[in-house]
Amino acid sequence: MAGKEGNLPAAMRLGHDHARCIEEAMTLAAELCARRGARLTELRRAVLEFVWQSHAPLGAYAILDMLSAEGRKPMPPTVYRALDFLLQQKLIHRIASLNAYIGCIDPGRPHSGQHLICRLCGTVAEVDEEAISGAIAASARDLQFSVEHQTVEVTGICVNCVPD
Amino acid sequence: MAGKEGNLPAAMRLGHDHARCIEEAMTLAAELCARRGARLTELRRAVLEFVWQSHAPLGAYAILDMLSAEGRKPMPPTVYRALDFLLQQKLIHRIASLNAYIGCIDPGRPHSGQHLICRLCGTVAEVDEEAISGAIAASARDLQFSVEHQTVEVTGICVNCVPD
DNA sequence: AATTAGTACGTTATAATATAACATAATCAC
DNA sequence: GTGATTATGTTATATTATAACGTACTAATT
Ligand SMILES: [Zn+2]
Ligand SMILES: [Zn+2]
Ligand SMILES: [Zn+2]
Ligand SMILES: [Zn+2]
Repeated sequence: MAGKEGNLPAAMRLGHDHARCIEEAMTLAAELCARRGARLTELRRAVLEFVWQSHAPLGAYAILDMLSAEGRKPMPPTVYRALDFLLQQKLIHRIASLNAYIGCIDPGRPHSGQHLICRLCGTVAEVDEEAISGAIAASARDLQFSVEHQTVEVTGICVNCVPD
Repeated sequence: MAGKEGNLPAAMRLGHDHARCIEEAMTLAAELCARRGARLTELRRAVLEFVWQSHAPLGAYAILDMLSAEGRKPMPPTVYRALDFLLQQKLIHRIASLNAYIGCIDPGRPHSGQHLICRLCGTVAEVDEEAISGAIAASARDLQFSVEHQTVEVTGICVNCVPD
């Protein structure tokens, strides 16, 4: 039978090849922006790459500090504008309960993802469960509520942070 | 057949008796706190009543202004402490995507509610759909993720704000 | 009633997150 | 190349939230 990491999202597989996560995300971002005629400038690229440095979401001011350490000395609006661009292109998601930003695992396909947030290690895994988004859509339909956006943030302890 | 307001939550029924919403919420809060040995002080009572003034969530600084207009001149920590108490007692919920606070419609019963947020009128309706919370719980179980809290915030247009 | 422990509130200062407004520079369309 | 558009730089400020410490109130104990 499969081990406990069998079907987990990459974010929750400890030994996964994260360099590949980053590379794939950056390549896909470039492709999508090119296809859409959106300009993935050097600054925006750098911000996206910082966001992808780990599977824990990054705050705007943490990004600011990382850019500063790189030699650029941007001010907050610069960072927030880059984040706004990446949000519009759906290359990142904002985690409202953390005021922080994380890379989208499937920016090429429209989806309403759900985020599982580990309170201990900070890892956030994005999943896209039709059962969840469908249940929300059905409930909204009952109430004649026209849905524009679903935010689902689940806080708890991930498999790597609980005793077996 | 029932009208469009047939089974809607109170928040979305335009003509509902909101004075009764407030009264019931305050009465229940007093009962619950008494039962729990928690002190619903005059300040906490006032904050809870302000939060219940409408079905649109209220920011901490709006509450601060309302308390100021009443003659008290509290500073931010005072308001945040009252909000923390009300959150601990589960008399209110925090709406993360709005940085604002709203009364819980069923504080006596443990639940993980979902919030429908109308982008136009600001109304927030709390529902508790087992289909949603169950789908989230099931998905988390698959990932061996131990859930502590679910945040579900659905943004869109409520029935009173869409053309028929 | 005085003592004491615990809780709630007051007060000052500051942290953390985010945006408004306007100037300059880079890029694109023609 | 010229002008329009888009992106970034820059200054200032708004908004949300908390740290730290002091005082006052409450409740139980003697
Ligand atoms: Zn990875
Ligand atoms: Zn996504
Ligand atoms: Zn009401
Ligand atoms: Zn509730």
